[in-house]
Amino acid sequence: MDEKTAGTFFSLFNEIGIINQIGTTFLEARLPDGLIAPHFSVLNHLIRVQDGQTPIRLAQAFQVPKNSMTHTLAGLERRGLVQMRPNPDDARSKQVWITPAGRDLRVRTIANMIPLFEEFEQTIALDRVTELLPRLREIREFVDELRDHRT
Amino acid sequence: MDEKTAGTFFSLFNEIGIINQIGTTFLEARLPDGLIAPHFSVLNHLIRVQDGQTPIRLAQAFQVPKNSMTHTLAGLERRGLVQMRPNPDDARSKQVWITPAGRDLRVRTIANMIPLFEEFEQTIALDRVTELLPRLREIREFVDELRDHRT
DNA sequence: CTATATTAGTACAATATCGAACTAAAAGGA
DNA sequence: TCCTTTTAGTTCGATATTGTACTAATATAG
Repeated sequence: MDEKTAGTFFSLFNEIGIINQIGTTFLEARLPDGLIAPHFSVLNHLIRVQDGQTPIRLAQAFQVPKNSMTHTLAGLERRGLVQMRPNPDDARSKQVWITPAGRDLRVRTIANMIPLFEEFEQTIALDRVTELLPRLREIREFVDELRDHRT
Repeated sequence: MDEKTAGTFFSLFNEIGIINQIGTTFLEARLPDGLIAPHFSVLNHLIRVQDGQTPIRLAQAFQVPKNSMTHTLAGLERRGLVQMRPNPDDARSKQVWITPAGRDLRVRTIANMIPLFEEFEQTIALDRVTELLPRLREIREFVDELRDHRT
């Protein structure tokens, strides 16, 4: 592989890294004190996908080590945004349920993001984002799978 | 703005977040012990753009707080990968120069990434990445600018 | 010129991240 | 069944990240 091709891949990850960095900052500026992006992401995932999931499944979904997820969930539980229950099917395991306060916080945070997205939409047409998404999803699915064999 | 549109923007940042997470893991698996992605990113930036830059410029380039950059640079300097010199134009300031060891580490890390990129290229054609890049760059430039006024 | 404001960088403290080692439960093999 | 291996989750320690507050130097206003 030539240097230019390798450079293209590096650029890809570089652009993604910076967008991620800034997006995270925007989100965290709209979250209550002490809550950070991973907290919100978990709440959002519990609504979008399904709550009652095990911590290990959440860790896999976000591709973080399981002890990092333990920590994030502890923060959410301490604030009453999720409830941890024993998993009736497996005594080693737990289930994570979102609470009404958790749902409420998610809704309010999304509402807080809307003005930003509207500004966004004025410059980057929604169409372009819609087009971009399947491409990104393809890459995400690929690296996701790649990760399972090689790291 | 309707809920679906907001969901599209969330999906965008969500996909980007996961790709970033996995990409970082891949990179860090190929870095020597104790070095992490930000260390490599700085070395790479010093070559790609220009070395002799001030820490504050690097912090702006990566959109991280300046004290985070201080910490990253301290790690690089401790390992002899960069050299910090006083800035002759401004006594408050410094310049960051990459050392031969730093250059060497960067080259070796890129070489270590190549097999992964080759695997990548077999599934996601290079063309698609090349097409994707300007779109991402556009978004990056926009959020970058947005960040300067509103946060 | 002097006083004030801004800027570059660091120090400190709080929290986050994550590898490694551990416990307890479940799964699998003989 | 009994023993071994795997799995879910936590604990611990090391390092990373970042907000706040600081120092020193530079820029700016009057």
